[in-house]
Amino acid sequence: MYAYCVIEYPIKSLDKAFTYQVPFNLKDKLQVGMKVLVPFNNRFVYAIVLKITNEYHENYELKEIKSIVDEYLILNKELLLLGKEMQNLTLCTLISAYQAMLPSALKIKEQKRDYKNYDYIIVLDKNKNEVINYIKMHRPSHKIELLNILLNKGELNKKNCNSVALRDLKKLGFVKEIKKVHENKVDTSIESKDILLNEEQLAALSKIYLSFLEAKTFLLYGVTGSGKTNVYLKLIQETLKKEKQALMLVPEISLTQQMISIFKAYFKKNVAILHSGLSDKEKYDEYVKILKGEVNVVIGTRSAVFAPLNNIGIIIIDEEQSDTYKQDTTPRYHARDIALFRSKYHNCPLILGSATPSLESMARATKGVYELLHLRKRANNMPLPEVFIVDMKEELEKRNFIISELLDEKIKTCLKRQEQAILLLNRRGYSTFISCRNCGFTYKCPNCEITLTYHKSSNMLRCHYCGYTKIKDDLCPKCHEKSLNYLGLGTEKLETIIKEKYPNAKVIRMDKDTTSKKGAHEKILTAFKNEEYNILIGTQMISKGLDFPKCTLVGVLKADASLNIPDFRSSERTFSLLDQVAGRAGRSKIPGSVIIETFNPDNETIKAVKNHDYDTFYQKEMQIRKILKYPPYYYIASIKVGSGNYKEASIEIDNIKKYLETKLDKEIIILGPSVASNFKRNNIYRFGITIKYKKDKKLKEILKELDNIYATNKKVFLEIDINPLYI
DNA sequence: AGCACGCCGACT
DNA sequence: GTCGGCGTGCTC
Repeated sequence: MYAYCVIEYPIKSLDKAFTYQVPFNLKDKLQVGMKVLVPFNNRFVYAIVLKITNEYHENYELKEIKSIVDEYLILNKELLLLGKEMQNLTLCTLISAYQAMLPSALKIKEQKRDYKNYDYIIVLDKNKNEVINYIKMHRPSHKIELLNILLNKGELNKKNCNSVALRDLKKLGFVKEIKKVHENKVDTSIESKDILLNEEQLAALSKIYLSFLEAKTFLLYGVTGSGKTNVYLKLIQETLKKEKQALMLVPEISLTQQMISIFKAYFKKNVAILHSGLSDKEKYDEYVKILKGEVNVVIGTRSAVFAPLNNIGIIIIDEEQSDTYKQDTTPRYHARDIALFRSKYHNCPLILGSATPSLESMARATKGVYELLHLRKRANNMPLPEVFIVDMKEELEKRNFIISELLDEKIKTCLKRQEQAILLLNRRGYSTFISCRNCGFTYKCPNCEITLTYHKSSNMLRCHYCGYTKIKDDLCPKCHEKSLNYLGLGTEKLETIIKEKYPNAKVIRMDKDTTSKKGAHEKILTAFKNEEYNILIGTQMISKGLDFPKCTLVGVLKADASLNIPDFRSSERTFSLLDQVAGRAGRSKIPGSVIIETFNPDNETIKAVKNHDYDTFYQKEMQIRKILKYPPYYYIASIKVGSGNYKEASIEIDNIKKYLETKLDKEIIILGPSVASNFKRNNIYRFGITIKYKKDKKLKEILKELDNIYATNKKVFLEIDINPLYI
């Protein structure tokens, strides 16, 4: 008996099956998809069994599999097959595809079992009188404080203890540590009421029901607030009734907390949540629950698309246009493609939900590849908020640089009426760059060559790419004059300005800097929802799926910022962002308004947002894509060459261009080479070539060959991205 | 990837 | 003499 295996190293040259002899004692146990330990070039490595067979004809001597690592972990047939699909789709190694499917505690390489799932609870280990005596006899200190808390509360989480005091008290025998399994809190505040659907929602449902046992893709296109969540709930309920399982993807768990709570309330212990915020042990536990078939509903972010469910009845991708569904490191897969594969495998419908579908999906729906389901009305029949466009060129003449007259007025009424406002500024930090008035010096990141952003709270300059940090100087480091000037507006500065301008308002800020700690997202959002604050300032992370009934005003500052990014999708992203954030206003009884401040009031994208007119935006943008030969009319692939050595990289990209020109058909368009958008990042220089094509018959093969040629090159490395989201 | 093997230079 | 630099080749 022989086993074909792929070993743990995700290296092109090792991306093939190695054959091993199955030892006698493993003959009955070994299964395809298992993780095993095998001898490989004088050492032992982990591997996944691809195939077990009795035939083998090569003439060299085989080594034996040493052991099965985890009898529990078995990649099933579907996932094994899916790995091969990913290998073809994204040109990754087979093993890295399998790696991507597993939670880190089960990763093929290096299985570190992180049992962080335990909370360490501190309790008293002496009787109360002794403790009280001790407290009386000693002066106040951390130790005494800790004992006092324990007397009152009985226990305390280790995290919240002063470590020195704790160590001393343990030595003195006053306290002891208890390991306690960390419990996942279940939000019981939400009741699972019967879901009432309106006509539109019912119509959409019945269309899906007609194809409940077919691998059909639906595009559920519903305006913000049209109640897509309720449709999902109902669909999942129906799926469960048919004794099948449901898989639902959301863009980011931390931003969809509200939605998750609802699903937890409805499906209780039948649901597993998978996302990056969990500890390794938590992920492992959720994964095992799914594997054992203990849950029938899985909700999670991108990688949850690999959940080892074996009887899927429906797959839902919420906010399908979200960029988070595409992984930007190898394997560069798109969850939508994986979902499509699984939908076909399980013969079940795939639902893509969005208020602003990606052009690719809408184009497919228009062509009839997907079935379009349109929800036109908000579920509670509230009108969409009115959108006002403010021309900032005119405002500048009135010396209003940041807050326009109209926005100011609206904020004031909003505050007066005790309602809430959201201000979106898609740039974090205090000022986006610092420049010297005297000599023109600006701070640049030594690793990435982009301007550093100033963060006032820490008086630091930071690179938003690589995280490089530097203390700001008092004098210009170049000309030594005291003339450093703060330019550009970031959320941190906006917060200060708003606080000064509206001293009575309670302002909270949410961006990458204020949400770095675990659970910080939730904290900010709940506080805002509970009306502890009047104004929420934030970057794009405040735009998604949140529901604040009291929010009646949304202000967008510097709406052009994202339009000016040199990427063919920047209009699409801007529309999606603005339309979504606009949808935060006036979701319940009070009608809302949206103010968009821009220097380009005539821009088509901005105008489309004003009218909540996705359809017109779609038509116009499609024309542009057609003329410029971009998706969805053409597919694109990007090839990047990276190296620590500028020259090597630039030479090789030219070679690649020549290679492609000789190999590829004439109809295929090769753009570049050009410096990549992340030209210098962490001291790596990158050049790129973009390929536009309609059919990919030979292309993948040629790219594979190219990849193999460079597999052994140690000076430069290649990054090939099929259907990249950014070019 | 990671290890053995191999072929040259400068050190206890 | 030998220790160690890293170029090359191979891994069932």
